[in-house]
Amino acid sequence: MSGAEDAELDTVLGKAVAILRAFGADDRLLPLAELVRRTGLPKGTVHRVAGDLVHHRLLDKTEHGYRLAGGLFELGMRAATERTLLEVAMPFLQDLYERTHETVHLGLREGTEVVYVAKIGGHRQARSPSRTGGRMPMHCTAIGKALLAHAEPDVRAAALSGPLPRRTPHTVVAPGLLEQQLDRVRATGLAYEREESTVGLLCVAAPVLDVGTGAVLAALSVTGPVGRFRPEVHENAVRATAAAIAGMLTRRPGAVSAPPS
Amino acid sequence: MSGAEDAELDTVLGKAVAILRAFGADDRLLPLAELVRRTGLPKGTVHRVAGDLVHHRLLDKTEHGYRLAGGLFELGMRAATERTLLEVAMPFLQDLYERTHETVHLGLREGTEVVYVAKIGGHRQARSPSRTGGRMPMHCTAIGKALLAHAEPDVRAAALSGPLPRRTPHTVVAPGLLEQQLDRVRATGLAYEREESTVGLLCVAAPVLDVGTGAVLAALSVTGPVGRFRPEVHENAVRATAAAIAGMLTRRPGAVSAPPS
DNA sequence: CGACAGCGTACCGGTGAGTGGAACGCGGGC
DNA sequence: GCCCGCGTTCCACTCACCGGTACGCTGTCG
Repeated sequence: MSGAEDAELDTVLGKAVAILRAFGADDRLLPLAELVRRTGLPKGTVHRVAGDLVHHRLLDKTEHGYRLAGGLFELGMRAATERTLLEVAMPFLQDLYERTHETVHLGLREGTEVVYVAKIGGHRQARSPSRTGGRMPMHCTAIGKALLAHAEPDVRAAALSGPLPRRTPHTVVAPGLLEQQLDRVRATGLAYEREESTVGLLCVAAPVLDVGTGAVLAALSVTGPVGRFRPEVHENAVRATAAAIAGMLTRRPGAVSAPPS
Repeated sequence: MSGAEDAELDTVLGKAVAILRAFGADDRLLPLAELVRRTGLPKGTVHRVAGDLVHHRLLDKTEHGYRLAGGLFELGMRAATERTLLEVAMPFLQDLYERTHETVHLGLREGTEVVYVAKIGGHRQARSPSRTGGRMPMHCTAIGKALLAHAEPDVRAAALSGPLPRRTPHTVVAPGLLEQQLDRVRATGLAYEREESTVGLLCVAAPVLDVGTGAVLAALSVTGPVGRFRPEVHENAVRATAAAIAGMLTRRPGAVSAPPS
């Protein structure tokens, strides 16, 4: 949106990726003209490349426009890190959900943001903006803080030095204050969010740390609405789940984090 | 694997897709040489294209080879049909799992196979070969039969006329017999699998039918091991869950099926 | 220890795949 | 009936892509 948007458009691959990435998290169907607008590519080019993408089952063409196709879903589910994490963690997240009956998240760091790998919730789940495969800033989410607190120093520095957009009146936008919170996270093994990303939502999160090296692999959280939801109640459950997943992960080969971007 | 494998390799995009698709469901890390072998592309070319893919965050490069990157996961989770289905169905699948504590699947038809969109299971889940984002033949799975029974005639004909590989001694490989089973599926609203894809596994499935048109949108199943698991016990739960999801889907715009391939 | 085989990387001149401007037909809205 | 925006098609230019060749490295044989 606001950042540097310029995936090289002078190569076929760049154009193809640009078209695929033109789909935002909430877009289902985009007409050709909209793709032209978003990518800045000439109409003829978009038409041709999109056609090729349809051919390769990465896009579907409908009467009213294009949409991301099932082939992408299949490929995406093969992504190494995410898949391993999902397969290992799911049963534990499942247990956690069953015990709490509140929305459960699993996320990892990608560049300077959180990417959610799983979201488990029931019918009455709190109105949260997160989606599986979606992104959120780190400074205003419990999972983000858990990841950030245990991230390598350069990553933490990079994230703290960037802008910390205010998403609600409660968002912590002062780097110093945030750093204090991160200290507490390291000390207690738990991170909190109190209406910092979305008004009306509370979260507790715990990091999943590599048993050997202590590096953060991921983080998970329980989320609920202000009012009935008391984060403190779930502290132990969250911590235990994270520990259990960490234990399982060490018994598997490679689940790593990403380059600093 | 065995089928026609020749995504056009005379275009950059084709090569890129070929490289991405070279990753099988069980591959984490593939060295350059292996990609060369699987794609049949010249070494220099694979090196270059893979490099570009890394640049676009569709591949990660590690010391020991390439692997599918997080960017793909993010894109995949935006795929329209799958995402809608997931978001709508998840809470219901959740309930179903909680009631049964057996492995729950949600799948849809893609071409002439089943693609699993969700798989929910606990620690003691039956050793099933299915994976989220993975494929299975339709003739030997409960979900597949549920989808096939309600598929459009041409699709059904295409699937039945193709080879019906025998996966276990119990696999139904006679088109006539299979067709009889499909009749029963339509009559009862339930499909069964009894060790037809994997020895030791039983399944009940129900189709999710569009309330208006009656078209199949997806199907879901409960799976368990021979012995303790009695599929009949879950008939009502499975049917009710499918109906509930169907009801929810009609209150949303577009969740459709795919072209016949 | 030298020879060798397999791998990843780097280079570079030729060429055809890809390019995108221009033009067309269609619908539907003022 | 006019116009605007959309999707589609066409085609001659050209530059991005190609892939053969060559290099350096790391094992592992004989």
